Amino acid sequence: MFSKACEYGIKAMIYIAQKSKNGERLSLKQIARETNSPEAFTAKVLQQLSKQNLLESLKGPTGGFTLQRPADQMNLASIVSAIDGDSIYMGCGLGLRECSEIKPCPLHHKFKVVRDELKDMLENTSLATTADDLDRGISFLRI
Amino acid sequence: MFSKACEYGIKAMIYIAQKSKNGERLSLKQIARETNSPEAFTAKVLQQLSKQNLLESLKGPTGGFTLQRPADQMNLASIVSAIDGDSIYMGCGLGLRECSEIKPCPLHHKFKVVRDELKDMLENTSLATTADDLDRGISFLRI
DNA sequence: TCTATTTAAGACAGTTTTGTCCGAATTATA
DNA sequence: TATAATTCGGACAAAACTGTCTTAAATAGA
Repeated sequence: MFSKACEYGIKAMIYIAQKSKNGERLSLKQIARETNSPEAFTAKVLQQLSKQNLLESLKGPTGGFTLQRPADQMNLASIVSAIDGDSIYMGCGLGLRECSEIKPCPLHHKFKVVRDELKDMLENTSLATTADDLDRGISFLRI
Repeated sequence: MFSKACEYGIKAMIYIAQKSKNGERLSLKQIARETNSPEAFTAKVLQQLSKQNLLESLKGPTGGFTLQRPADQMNLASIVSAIDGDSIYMGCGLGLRECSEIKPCPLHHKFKVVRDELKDMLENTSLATTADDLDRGISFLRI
């Protein structure tokens, strides 16, 4: 469904949202360790998220990453589209270039329903709620 | 969402369902051409579908492929799982190995809703209905 | 100013996916 | 039986994705 890069990115953002509620900076090392993600590869993903203005980064000692906006104003959809693009929201299920409402592929209408529900889910899930679930111990990032 | 192999496989199966209503055999060449898919790669996919008993193949002149069961008894889900496996139905959205109902990742419950809807859609869409839509000119395989 | 710590950037390597090619096996037909 | 058409199987190649390494740049603190 999502690329590995996207999985690491989502996990990192959720972790940062949980641990940096007051804007503290978290280091790559800590983020990668606590989300069970490969450090060097995660670094690339975090760079990407910084360039897309989802994260703010600072070099040097006490440097690290923090969310660029409050967690309740960031949703999962913006992370996914920053890393995987929006083909998951827009693309044809059969990979047809010109599939559309008026000239649909055989899956189009039924596929659109599922895709829209995925989109809604990602748009309506904020980092604040996922952080809250982690705090309450009803969900887990490292299993 | 689906791999390229799976996209080609679905398109091929839908095309065969439409064109081989009485068990006629269709050649790889024709299938690949009419679904806009690379011929050699599609050949691999059709081999896979034949081994999984979704297609019946015959070599030689007048040889080709035909559905192994009537189109109204074949759904999209069986094609997807034959090619991409069922990680799309079962796997964790964040790639966590041990994500489960009792120890869920932060996306688990919401993700499951979407995934189940996708599964239902694929299970309840038969090749007969897709072929019918093509016949009626309300959907298209080559765009 | 010097040092240690951290992210940034680019090159590189490994793996998987996608795609091609060719010879072998099978089969209908002349 | 010979030929042509077709799928099968394996090897191979190209591209995309995943992952690592190394050096540079920035920054806090001694």
